[in-house]
Amino acid sequence: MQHLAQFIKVLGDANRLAIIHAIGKSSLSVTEIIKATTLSQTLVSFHLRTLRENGIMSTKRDGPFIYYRLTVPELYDLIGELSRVAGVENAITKATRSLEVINRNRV
Amino acid sequence: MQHLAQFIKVLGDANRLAIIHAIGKSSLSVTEIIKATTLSQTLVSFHLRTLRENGIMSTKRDGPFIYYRLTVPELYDLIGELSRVAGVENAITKATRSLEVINRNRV
DNA sequence: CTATTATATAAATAGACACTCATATGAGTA
DNA sequence: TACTCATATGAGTGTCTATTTATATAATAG
Repeated sequence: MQHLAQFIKVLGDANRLAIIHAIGKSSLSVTEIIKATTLSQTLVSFHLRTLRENGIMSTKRDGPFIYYRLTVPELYDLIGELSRVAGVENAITKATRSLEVINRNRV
Repeated sequence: MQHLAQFIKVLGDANRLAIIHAIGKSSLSVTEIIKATTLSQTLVSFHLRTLRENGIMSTKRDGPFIYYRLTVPELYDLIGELSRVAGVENAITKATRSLEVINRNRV
């Protein structure tokens, strides 16, 4: 459980998700990632390390460039599905909150 | 992206995963969750609030008991798939580390 | 060998988060 | 109403994590 939690925790960061989204199922060099995300070089490098050390991303050097890609590309689809679920749950949450307000006012 | 990150972040905690795992696709009262996870009442309640407020869990009161369930039960399967991917990536990570050690020793 | 481009790392800091302890609320029952 | 069981909340604390600034390493071109 601990390992899965750690794995998911790494995915649960907006900037790391942005990086993953930029790369998709293909691969990008660090410079390309920086451009695509408009994050600072240091910050991108920092997050890439986290992704790498947790096995989420793999690297391949080509001359001066280092290309990053998802170790398991299907993870990209999984995140898409999570996004769907998150959207649904969000909608439900909001609707529920509205209902609670209504019920509260009902007294 | 921010919302998705928040949603995933909530999932990325060992105790919350334990709670989700205990409940599965059905539903449990808080007391049952406490027994199943062996976590303290306060801690379970604390995490349930987080899960609830992020729309991951929904509740239904039945007399003195409050039953918790996944708002979108398929999320349980998604976590299972994440677990699979995490396992694969972990295996690859370990293998890669071994290779790095070998290469380092090669000098 | 030097300069330049590409990428990584270290240290410092601020904010977030998990956890515990104490207490409160809510439902049912005698 | 008083009591008990079920669940939630608030405050305090220590730990983790994201971010920035400064600097280092690696590869290539000239």
